[in-house]
Amino acid sequence: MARYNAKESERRWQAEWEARGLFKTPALDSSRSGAAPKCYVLEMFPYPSGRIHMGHTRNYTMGDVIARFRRAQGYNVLHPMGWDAFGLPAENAARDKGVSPRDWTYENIAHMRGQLKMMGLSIDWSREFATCDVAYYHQQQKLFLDFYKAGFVHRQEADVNWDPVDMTVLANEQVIDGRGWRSGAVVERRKLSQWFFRITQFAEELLAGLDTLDRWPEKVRLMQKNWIGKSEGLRFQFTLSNAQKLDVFTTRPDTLFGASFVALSPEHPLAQDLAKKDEKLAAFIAECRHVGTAEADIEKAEKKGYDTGLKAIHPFDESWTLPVMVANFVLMGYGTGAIFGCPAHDQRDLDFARKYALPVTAVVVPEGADPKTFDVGNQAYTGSGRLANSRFLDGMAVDDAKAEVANRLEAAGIGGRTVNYRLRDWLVSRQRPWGCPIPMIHCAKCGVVPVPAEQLPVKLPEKINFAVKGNPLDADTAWKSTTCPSCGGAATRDTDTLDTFVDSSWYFTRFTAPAAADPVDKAAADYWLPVDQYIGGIEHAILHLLYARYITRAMHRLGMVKVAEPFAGLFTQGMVCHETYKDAKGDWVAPDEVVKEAGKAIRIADKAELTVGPSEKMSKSRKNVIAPEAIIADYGADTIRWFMLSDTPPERDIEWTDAGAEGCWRFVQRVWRLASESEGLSPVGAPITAQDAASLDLRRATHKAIAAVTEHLEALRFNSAVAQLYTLANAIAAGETCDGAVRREAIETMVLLSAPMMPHLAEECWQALGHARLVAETPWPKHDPKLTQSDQVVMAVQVNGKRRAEFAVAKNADPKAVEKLALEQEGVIRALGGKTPKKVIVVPNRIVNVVA
RNA sequence: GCGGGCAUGGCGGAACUGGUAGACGCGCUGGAUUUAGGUUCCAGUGAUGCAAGUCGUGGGGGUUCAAAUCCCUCUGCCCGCACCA
Repeated sequence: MARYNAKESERRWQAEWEARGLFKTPALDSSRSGAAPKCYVLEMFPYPSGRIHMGHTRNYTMGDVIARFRRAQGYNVLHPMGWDAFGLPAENAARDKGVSPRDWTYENIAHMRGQLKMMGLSIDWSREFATCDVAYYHQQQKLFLDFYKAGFVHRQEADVNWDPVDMTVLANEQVIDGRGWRSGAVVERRKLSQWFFRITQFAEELLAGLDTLDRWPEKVRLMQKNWIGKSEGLRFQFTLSNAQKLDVFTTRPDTLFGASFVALSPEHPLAQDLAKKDEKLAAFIAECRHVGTAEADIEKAEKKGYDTGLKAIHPFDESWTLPVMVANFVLMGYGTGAIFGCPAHDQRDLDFARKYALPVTAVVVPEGADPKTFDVGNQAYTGSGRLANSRFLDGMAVDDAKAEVANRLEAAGIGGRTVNYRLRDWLVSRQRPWGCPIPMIHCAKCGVVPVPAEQLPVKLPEKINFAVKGNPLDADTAWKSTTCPSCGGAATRDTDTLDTFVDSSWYFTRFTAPAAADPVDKAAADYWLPVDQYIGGIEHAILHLLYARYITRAMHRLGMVKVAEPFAGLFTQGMVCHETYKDAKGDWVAPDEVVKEAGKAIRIADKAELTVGPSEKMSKSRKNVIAPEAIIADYGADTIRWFMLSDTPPERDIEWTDAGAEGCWRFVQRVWRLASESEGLSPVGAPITAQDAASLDLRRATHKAIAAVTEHLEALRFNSAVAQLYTLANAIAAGETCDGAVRREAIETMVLLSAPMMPHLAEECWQALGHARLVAETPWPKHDPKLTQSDQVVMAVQVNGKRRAEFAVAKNADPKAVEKLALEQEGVIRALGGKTPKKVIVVPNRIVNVVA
């Protein structure tokens, strides 16, 4: 029997699917759409770096399995693909190689599209677009202006995060451990006038919305919740000794009588103001700035302060004053940038107070402790208890004291309850030339004026000159010179482009009508959204997924889309890893230069033995990368797809091994053998009449596989679905002598069930089995409940919790009869050793436990 | 520091709402087939023991007729946030 020729077969079936247009998205008005439920399956679209890697392979295989599975189940499926095509790598390539970023990007897209097509993905390629297509960013500019008109966008001079390597500003979310998310460079602070999306306007909604996302990983919801960082507290005013007012924010108003100082952030306007007349303070502030930006090791940073000499008057006692300090640990970006310090109940305040010898008064003592002797030492007490040393609050519980203080300060007109968020507005200006131009014009007379709709799109220049300092768009005077739409005078374009995360925050909505004349075709968006299953890496838990939720909510508020949440189901897949090799010199060695012999890694070139390191995420720096195209060339796409789904649960990291890949390839051949060596099979559609035990066993295995694989795929347990298919293949091999119609049913079922995972092989087998219609056009099989539940069960018998025997009995047999049978089992009698059972527990159809 | 997760054979992992631990795959051992190897097929594969059996899901304790699963506690690893008042 001939080997299955994956290469030849895969090419042929891909052409056949395309010729028949099988993966075209059903039209909204087609007769199908009325009856069938919709299913929008989406994998995070790739950046066109040039070639696909194993991570893409895993991601797109999972998505394709779901899409094909749902399609077979009769859903209307939308499964599109596009390119997140703006961004810095294109600029770097342009600078290094002298090509245009546009050409570089589109060439990469062409190459990667070819690679993705070789994987046999069931994608509707007619909907493909790249975010750098003028047609796409034109719509994005319209969307930006819609947001501007609605007041969702504002321009503000602010301290911003400046990435000195990428030469652009970054949003807060894009600063990880004080470094740029892409470049890894230590971020500097700069004061610039920039565009912001008012994401904080939606902070509460974005937080509350998390509770509705029941098909999202708990972990991602928690990360977003923490990022939004809601805290409820009180904002109130101190009057200072110079009669100025100072706003502070606290979540612990109950501890107000434990206050021993007031502290300002070094960046607080009052501190800045005071520094003008106080050189020492100015020097202190400069020092704080240094520490903050130079190194991110905040944990080691010592609490430092500077006494301004000002006093703050206690709101409940005019005769009580607190020193006003400038302290390096107070953040300007949170609350009001000023706090009152209560050392006994806040660790930072305590460290600070001990250093500067400020009073420490415990005002909350644990239940049962004596307020006179309770001492916090060097460990701030943050637990619950009763108020003490707090005048009218004494004896109250913490929550009551909080309310009492809030009520009194509100009544006095110097404070109010507020909610604070950690979330900051989203800075979207980028000083980069390869992005979506911000459609705004700056006029000396009229100020900032939006580009009128009829003048859109603001296209990027044909040629971008990288041989300039700073942003090439800013240096391109011809491009940036324009006339003011308002007064007709000379004006300049905004030369910043939008953060590329804006591009990826609404592409899934655009996929529902990629050619629409407006950003959104409401009918299409309302039919297809939300995305039913979104799949991608966990690294986007905050950045992309939070921005996309925000943009969708903003569009929802403007009536552009019905849904508020874009992704009903989210799945975060694990990474693809490989073991690492180092030679005697400590240099990394790539897997294709290595052979494994008797558990040892040997370099092919010089037979040198290598050190085998732990399995780590495939990366160029560790050289432990396996190229998908090499595997596809050797074994075919179905083998690599099967590997990506086998063994390891999809959310965990998977390790690529050659042995595992060979195992997958052997299974491909095995399925082909089982399906193509069809001697003795009944013809297509022959009725099943056999009633012999072996045939019934095989039929049961077949229908159990249908039920199990369906259930596992619904739950995205691809590895378990794979295991079930192995089990079915084993049952088919064991049932070689069974009735021909029964064997046909089993083999055809195996082919249909494996089709979402190995679609080319399935088509080839299906044809060999004598079918004219394609698998891709064949409905998902249904199991016969009569065959998945047998009328006999094997029950185990335990004596004192230890298994001693098992016996077969009719399903749902009378418990009394089961008990009698159980006690008659030889193993049970031996274990009892003549003792009389005290108690017998019968769990129907499962187990009997005899207690002796 | 705070928050979250994980721990099962040589390896990846399975085990529904507590009910026969180790499905399935990889690897390994033995055998058969083949002109040679890969291939294919059969048998075996948690530990220990001749056997009956005993032990066994990171360690310790608990609840229960029954615990990988529930509770307490300790250890180790991974992830997120990190001076957020």
